[in-house]
Amino acid sequence: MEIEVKKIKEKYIIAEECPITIFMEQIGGKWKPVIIWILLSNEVMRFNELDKTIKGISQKMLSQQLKDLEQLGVVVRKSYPVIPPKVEYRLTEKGKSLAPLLTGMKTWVYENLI
Amino acid sequence: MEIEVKKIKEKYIIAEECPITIFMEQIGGKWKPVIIWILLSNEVMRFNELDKTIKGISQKMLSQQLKDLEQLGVVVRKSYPVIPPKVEYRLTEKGKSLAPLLTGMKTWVYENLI
DNA sequence: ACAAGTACTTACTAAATGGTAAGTAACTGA
DNA sequence: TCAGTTACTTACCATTTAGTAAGTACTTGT
Repeated sequence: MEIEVKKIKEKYIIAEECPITIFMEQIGGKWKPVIIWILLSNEVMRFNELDKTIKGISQKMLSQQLKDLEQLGVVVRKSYPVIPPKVEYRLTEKGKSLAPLLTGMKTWVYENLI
Repeated sequence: MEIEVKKIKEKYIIAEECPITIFMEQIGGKWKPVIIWILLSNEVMRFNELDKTIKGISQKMLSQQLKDLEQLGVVVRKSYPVIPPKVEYRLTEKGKSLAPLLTGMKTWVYENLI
């Protein structure tokens, strides 16, 4: 990833430094916001529950996105050494702090698109 | 686009009806939020100004995204019949109403990622 | 006559993203 | 013995998204 020179006089915005771009890179995309949205209304959820709740997501995508969110510090994963496996997911404080943003999106959609 | 059956008891969320998904489909992606973000701080901008301001975007992407945003009712385009061409872009009220969301994203990034 | 300027479009290519289906591990209950 | 359960991973393929480069239109200034 190349770092580019900032040219303030010409009002250049360096994509890598633009907070909106960073936000979108981290929690944008097709599935991450939905996963967070669901975990906001369900304190704890198991893998299969998330899978069933989020219509259309595949197991591959779900585990990949959960891994990303865990790394980001938005979600915590707790696995129990039992058979069959049991793994719980919940939001961290960082994750919960996204609530106003997501409800803001919902409100905006209801007021402007539907 | 197929419409799926809603299963409330099983807590299914139909992606097409999830407001967060709708939001992301409409104003998510790599460029749209940045374009809006810049138009929030610059009332009126010409095509070339946007192109120079948003580092890394190509003219193709810029005109495509502006077209999408115009269709969405977030941006208005005003073109003057002069040569060389002059076209101005600005946010509509709908577009301006995204301000709190975008500043929220910025704040979240500063507080949680940087 | 010709380059410059502006706001694009087109054609082609590359990369990122997402989907499908199958496989895996280990134990339980029938 | 054998299907069922859960939380995944892997391999492969399709689709979407984005990037590059060139072209276009029309007029002004040199």
